[in-house]
Amino acid sequence: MLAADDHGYEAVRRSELPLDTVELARRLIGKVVVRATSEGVLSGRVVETEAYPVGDAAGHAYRGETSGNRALFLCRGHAYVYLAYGAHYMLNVSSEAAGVGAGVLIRALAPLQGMEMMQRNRRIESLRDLTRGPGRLAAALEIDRRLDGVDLCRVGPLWIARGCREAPEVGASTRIGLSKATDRLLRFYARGDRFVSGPKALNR
DNA sequence: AGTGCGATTGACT
DNA sequence: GTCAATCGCACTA
Repeated sequence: MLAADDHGYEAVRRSELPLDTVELARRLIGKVVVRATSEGVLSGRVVETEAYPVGDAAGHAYRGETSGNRALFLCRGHAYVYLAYGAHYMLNVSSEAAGVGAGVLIRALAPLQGMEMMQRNRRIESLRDLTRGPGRLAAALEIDRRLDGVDLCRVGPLWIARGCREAPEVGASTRIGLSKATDRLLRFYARGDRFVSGPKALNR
């Protein structure tokens, strides 16, 4: 079996993650999400994120800490995983200092490793549809509530590696799928990347 | 205890 | 383009 760190990446250091939620969302573009399972390693390069900063009415931490959103209040670099629409898991990275509730939603990846396993997990062939969208990438990488609270700065079942390539040009837009706080430019994406989700108009 | 509503997706007109 | 599926949680009573 391939070890999680065999491809030469190392886990991001917490100290290199910006404290600020919006800065973190921008900086995560180009990093690599790695999922190590007993069956093999699945990974993808982050091409799209959304920031849910402190005081954001659309953020899950807006009404304070609960049993469900506890992970959002961990120090930056921990996983917050929740179920949306009763069907799809969403992977977030906690941001800010310990005790402060905020995070970054990972909206899309460009698949790197374990594509065949992802195709089985998603029951589709199309490479482009494998991890384009937050629910899709969670299904492809077998991410669910069991990974809630995991430290993404340590090599383990789910972690984030420093990208090896140069950081791409990053575009900004409004966020997708919200009914409140829709105005701010809190969505970030790798410009021109075919694995970015959302309508063309938001991806210029 | 009951109600309403999503940080979405896939199937279908 | 439209629309239903489906579950946890916040909110009301």
